[in-house]
Amino acid sequence: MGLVSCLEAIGKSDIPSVYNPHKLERNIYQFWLQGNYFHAEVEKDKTPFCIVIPPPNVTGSLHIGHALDNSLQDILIRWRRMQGYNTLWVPGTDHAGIATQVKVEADLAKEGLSRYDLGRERFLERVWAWKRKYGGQIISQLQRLGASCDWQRERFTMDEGCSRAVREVFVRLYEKGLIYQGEYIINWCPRCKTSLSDLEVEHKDERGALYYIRYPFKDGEGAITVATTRPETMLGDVAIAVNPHDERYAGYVGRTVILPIIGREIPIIADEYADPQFGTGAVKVTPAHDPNDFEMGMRHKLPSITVIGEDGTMTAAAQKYAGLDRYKCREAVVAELKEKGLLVKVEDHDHAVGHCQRCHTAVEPLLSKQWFVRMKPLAEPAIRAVEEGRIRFIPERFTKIYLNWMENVHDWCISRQLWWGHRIPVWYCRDCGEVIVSRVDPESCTRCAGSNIEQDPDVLDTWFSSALWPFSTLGWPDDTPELRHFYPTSVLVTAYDIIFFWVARMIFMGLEFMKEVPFREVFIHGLVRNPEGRKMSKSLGTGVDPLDFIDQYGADTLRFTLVTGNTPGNDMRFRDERVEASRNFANKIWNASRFVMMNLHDFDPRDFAAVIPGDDGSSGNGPNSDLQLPDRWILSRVNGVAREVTRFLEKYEIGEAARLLYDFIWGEFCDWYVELVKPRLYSSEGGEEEKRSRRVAQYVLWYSLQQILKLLHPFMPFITEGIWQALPGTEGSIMVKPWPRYDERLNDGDAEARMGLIMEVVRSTRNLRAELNITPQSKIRAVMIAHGESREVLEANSGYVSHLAGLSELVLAEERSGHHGKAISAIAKDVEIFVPVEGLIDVEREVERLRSDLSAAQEARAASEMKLRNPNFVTRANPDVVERERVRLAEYSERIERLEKRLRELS
RNA sequence: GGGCGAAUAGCUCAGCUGGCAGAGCGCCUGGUUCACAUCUAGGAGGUCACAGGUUCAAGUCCUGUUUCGCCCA
Repeated sequence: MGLVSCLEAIGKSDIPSVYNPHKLERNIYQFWLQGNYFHAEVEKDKTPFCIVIPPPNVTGSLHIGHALDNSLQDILIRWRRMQGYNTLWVPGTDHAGIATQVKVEADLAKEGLSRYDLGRERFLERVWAWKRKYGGQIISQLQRLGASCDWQRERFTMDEGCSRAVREVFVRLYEKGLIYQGEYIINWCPRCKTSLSDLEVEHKDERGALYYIRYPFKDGEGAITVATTRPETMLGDVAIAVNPHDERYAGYVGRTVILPIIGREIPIIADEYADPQFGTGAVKVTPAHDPNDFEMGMRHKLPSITVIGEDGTMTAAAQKYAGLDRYKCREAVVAELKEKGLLVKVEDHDHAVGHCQRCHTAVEPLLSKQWFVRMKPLAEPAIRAVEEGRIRFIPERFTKIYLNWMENVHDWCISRQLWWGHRIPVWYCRDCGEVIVSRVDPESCTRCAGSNIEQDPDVLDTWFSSALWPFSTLGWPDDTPELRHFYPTSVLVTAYDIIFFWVARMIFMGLEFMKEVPFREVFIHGLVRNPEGRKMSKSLGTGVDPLDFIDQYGADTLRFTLVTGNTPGNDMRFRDERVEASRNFANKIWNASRFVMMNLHDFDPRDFAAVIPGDDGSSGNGPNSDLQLPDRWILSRVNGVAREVTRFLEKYEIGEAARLLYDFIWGEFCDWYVELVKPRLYSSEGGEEEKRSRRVAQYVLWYSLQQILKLLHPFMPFITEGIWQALPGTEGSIMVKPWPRYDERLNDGDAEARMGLIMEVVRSTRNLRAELNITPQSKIRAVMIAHGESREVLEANSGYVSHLAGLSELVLAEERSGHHGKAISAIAKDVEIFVPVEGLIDVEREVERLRSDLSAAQEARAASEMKLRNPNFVTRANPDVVERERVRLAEYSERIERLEKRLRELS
């Protein structure tokens, strides 16, 4: 009812002339929901087309980048649905472990509370409340955008099904030896108090210093000098390393030095890792606080001494500096060394410092016991799948980026010391020390049967569950009909910034657990930036809520803006002017449709079964004789555009498809066809022939608009549905109507060529009018010299030419009659156009204009001649190209001839 | 250190497998009587970053250089 009442005004003359999306969009979305158009059941006999949404984080509401991502997905989904695929778009959200926890903690901090004040249970209640709020907000944002997701299949990474999948995967990988627990150097965020994976660390170059420190030998005189960027870690040094090939230190290896401040005796070792070019060539070794040092420690069986704790302050092992903040400690250590004369020098030095992706605190490499995924065995099939083309990246260049990462991947640290997330399914027996890894929560120890067991307090990396998304959302680990039918999904649409985090991990998890790729294609888009080119981000205050734009301009406008002028994989800047351009386009369609409907009140499409070739299953051998040139032309063009738009969509050239529709609808359908058809529509008088012409015009207008609406629907779903509903003779929703297909019978090159001539003649005549400052209202007389086919075309369509060029009289002549001294002229193709002028023309100005035309034509002819004189061109170039060049040369020559003749007349 | 992307009209950007340089906005000139002033008819504006090369032909392919941005180490 709501939709009908909203639409009933359309089709009457009192439709507002400005498109107002708000009145329609909400009702139309309800109409779609009520019709259950988004829902997909498994239809085994149909080809599936499936996309799983990149689940937005429940950290907050969506920004404009999500709007782009989801617009692209919706375009593909709506297009394929119209093409008749069994189309499923699975929606959902991601719990986003650390990101959400950081958000909620910040929220708590406003009340002066920390998560520890609440305790684990109450804190989690609070996060769930947050999730409900923002999860709901996200869904409603997607709906406002027009996303045609199957909401009955909405999922959440921490819902029951996904959680079961997570446990199943963890247990299976553990049993296979691909998940292990171990003590290694990991990235530690002292603020979040959790480990991070390598990917969650952002490296930024920082201005720092290189400190040269003397370590005195134990026996005898002298010292060895090492260079370090982190002097505070020296408290945990266990050795000095030099390169075995470094002759400067040949005799030093094996000697012992005294670690300053601490007084520990440590050896000098030889290791390839020591770079003779860096600093003094000798480096301190701190296995507990540097991944490379850790490796060296393993090689040389050195102990590890942790001097920085999980909160970023010094441990007891730092002796008198225990409890001091790591940076304060650095100052103190440097001061003490200086005082003792052990600080040789300090140099400026830029170095990369890792920061927590979520809270931007400087990350601390720390020795810690964590859970890891063994990557080598998983990466190998994931590399092959892409190398063998079973997964294709669009654009192609991302293939290399993916492969490069996958080939050098390290084991994945998956345990997090957070509260929000999937609890690690591991229990420890306090009595016998057994480690129990289980799909279901155990009651007692599997070894000693004691009940004194405790679950691992940590949770899993949020991307662990995201990695399972393509199959967990379809029902895995159960063997569901959905999983069998829709997996592998068709395409994944996402931005390039999560290729490693997410795309890569889905690939190896999919291959491991489904024995099949999770998707066949990965369509990568860029990031949306603000007008200054900065990444949009809520924390920087540069984020834009898509709802602001939807409220102001409508969802169609926002969608169209986001996908036009955007090329796959490239970033785009989002500017208001572009939104206005799209808004104007929506308004243009609105008004063109309004015009069509205003002229269809006495029209019944059922009267016209066989007007259009191939339409309604009729035989349609060649163009119907009732069709006039403009009809044949627009039908041919709509047909060609349908083919091109489809081609662009198949190649994921979404922006090009949108641009083509924009140009065609505005520049051809509105600017030319609608104008051409007006005289036929307005002539209520007249005989049978006129009446018939009018009805044919109505039919072609009606048919063309329908095709246009269908082609545009994936891009601008709301306005096209709104108009579709109001258009007579349509039924059901446009979103399930068949996608326009190219039909050879509608292709009419002859009509396109003829219309091309007419359009050029009209343009040239308009130019002459502009030259003479003739107002659009005043009709003028024109004489046109034309021969052969051009003459035929003009003769048969003189009414159209007169109408479009504003002529009171169009005289067609074979030869110039000689008295054109009182006219100005122009040339369009092989037609010479004269517009007589009251009184005398400004001969000087006219001659100047013609001369500049002439020299342009001469230049073009010269270039053309040069090409054709070149034997290599004639023999080697494509024959089509050569032929085109010959035609061009002939046209230039004729043009020059006419211009010269005209100039002679004037002189 | 390695890799990737960008460089085209005043601005923001398209330009697919080489074949007459495009759009939107902005600017200039004219126009409100009936689809649309969120409009319409015209106009000006480009050494396609630079240097080589391949080719009959290069914005497009190859090599190198410069500037900016990003990713990885």
